[in-house]
Amino acid sequence: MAVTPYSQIGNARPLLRQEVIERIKGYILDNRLKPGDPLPTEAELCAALGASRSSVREAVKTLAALDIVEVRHGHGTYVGRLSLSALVEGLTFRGLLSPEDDFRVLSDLVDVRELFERGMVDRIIASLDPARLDTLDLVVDEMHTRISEGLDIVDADRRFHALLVEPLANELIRQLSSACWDVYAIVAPHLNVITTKDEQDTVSAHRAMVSAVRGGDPQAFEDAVRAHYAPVRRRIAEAQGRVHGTAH
Amino acid sequence: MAVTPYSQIGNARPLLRQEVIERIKGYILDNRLKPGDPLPTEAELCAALGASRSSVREAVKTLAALDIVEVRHGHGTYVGRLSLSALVEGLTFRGLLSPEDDFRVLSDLVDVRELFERGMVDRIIASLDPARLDTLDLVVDEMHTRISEGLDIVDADRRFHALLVEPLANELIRQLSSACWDVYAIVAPHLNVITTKDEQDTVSAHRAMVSAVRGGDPQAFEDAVRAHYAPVRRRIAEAQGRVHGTAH
DNA sequence: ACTTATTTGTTCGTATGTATG
DNA sequence: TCATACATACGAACAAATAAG
Repeated sequence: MAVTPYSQIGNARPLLRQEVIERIKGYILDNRLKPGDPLPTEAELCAALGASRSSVREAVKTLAALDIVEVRHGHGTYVGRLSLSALVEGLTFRGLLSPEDDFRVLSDLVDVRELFERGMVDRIIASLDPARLDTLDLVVDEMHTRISEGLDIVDADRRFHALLVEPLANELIRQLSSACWDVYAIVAPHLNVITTKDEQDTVSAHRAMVSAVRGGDPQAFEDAVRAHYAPVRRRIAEAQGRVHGTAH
Repeated sequence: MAVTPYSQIGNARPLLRQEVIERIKGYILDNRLKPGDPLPTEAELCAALGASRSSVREAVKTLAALDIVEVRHGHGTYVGRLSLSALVEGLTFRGLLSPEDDFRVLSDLVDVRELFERGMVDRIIASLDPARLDTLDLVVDEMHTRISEGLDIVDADRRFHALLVEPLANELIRQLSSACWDVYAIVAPHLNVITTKDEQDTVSAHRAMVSAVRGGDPQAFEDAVRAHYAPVRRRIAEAQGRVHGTAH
């Protein structure tokens, strides 16, 4: 009796799959691999870890969901980009599910986006060189042109804010800010939040932000940021009002 | 010829597993399920989605990594808590791997934590009622007591900052702040960053923050927050210096 | 264009561990 | 103790994508 259940693996066996996950992570850490570096094939991992292909595959799928690992069909498995894609997926799903009030999630996202820009005023002003400021001007000009042509400015808007936090030398803030943008762009349309209105106001607000940075005026920048996000919040409130007005 | 490859599934076939993932998410959304609600068993999902057990299991593992789904061995599959656990796992791994300078990740985390508190000054002051302020005092007293007993204040410190952002009515900021704390607490010790030093200064800074909120003084609060995080950054710099000093 | 080899994707059957009653 | 329902794990076989000859 006391038949050893599965295979090797010492004594503690709190889910073989979890064990495999940890050992793959350990492999990457021990060998100091970088994103894009190749990992052993499934067959090699099975042999090395003494686990079946199913267990290895399930472990790899978990790591792929976290972007710690990236799998290419018919090609191989590689170290992932370590992006925040999992955060985007998770928050997006939360926004689409939203148990009670569907709009809390959206305004939370806007809070964070505004916070990153308002809270980093000093560093933004200090780090934005003339070349970047000129690029920001070009993006705002592009917005103006597109509006007069009846086109949307979603992409330009996105690039503007990315350029703003990019020179902060804080990768985490850059990616979190970008993630909030992604989630908002996916969730808002599903909740019928108009994202293409008051666009002239949006352009003006952007111009005010650039000129505040040029003038090195933190207070003016903060005011411009607030002025930029105020209409966004109003649109969320309007969509919320429509829902409460029409449906129960 | 033109043999239909797998089974049902119409024309586009971008990985059956991905299809299963989307349909499970759709099932949760369509039925407006809440965290904790039971999902169909693996066998039922196989039948309903026309996929094998392996495909369903791999899809479920991906969703479990995002906390969209939660699996209990021998019990069943349920809707997950939609927490930011994936963010914590991903950032922690990034911090442990850190290709170039290992300490950038830590200072990025501190930036975000400070940002949340500094940037929300007005709302923190507006939302902290007397009862919560008293609780904050108690936590600071606990820190003081523990230090004189030679104990660490990690847990109390964590609770203090959680209490600070809790009444903000912004679930996202609350969870992001908490996630940054989690990641820092895991990664810092691995990089030999001392987390238990200057503890008297830390207590003083906390007391200053509470009293600034009590006095309704935004500027004093901001100053206190900066004073609180300055020594944290210094410890990171010291650890970095030790590495550059001893090893190459 | 056609093979061949490698690697991941998918399926199925079987057996085991876990929780509930 | 037993039975049931469920997730976990294994292994072999075949399908599909990719790269190289």
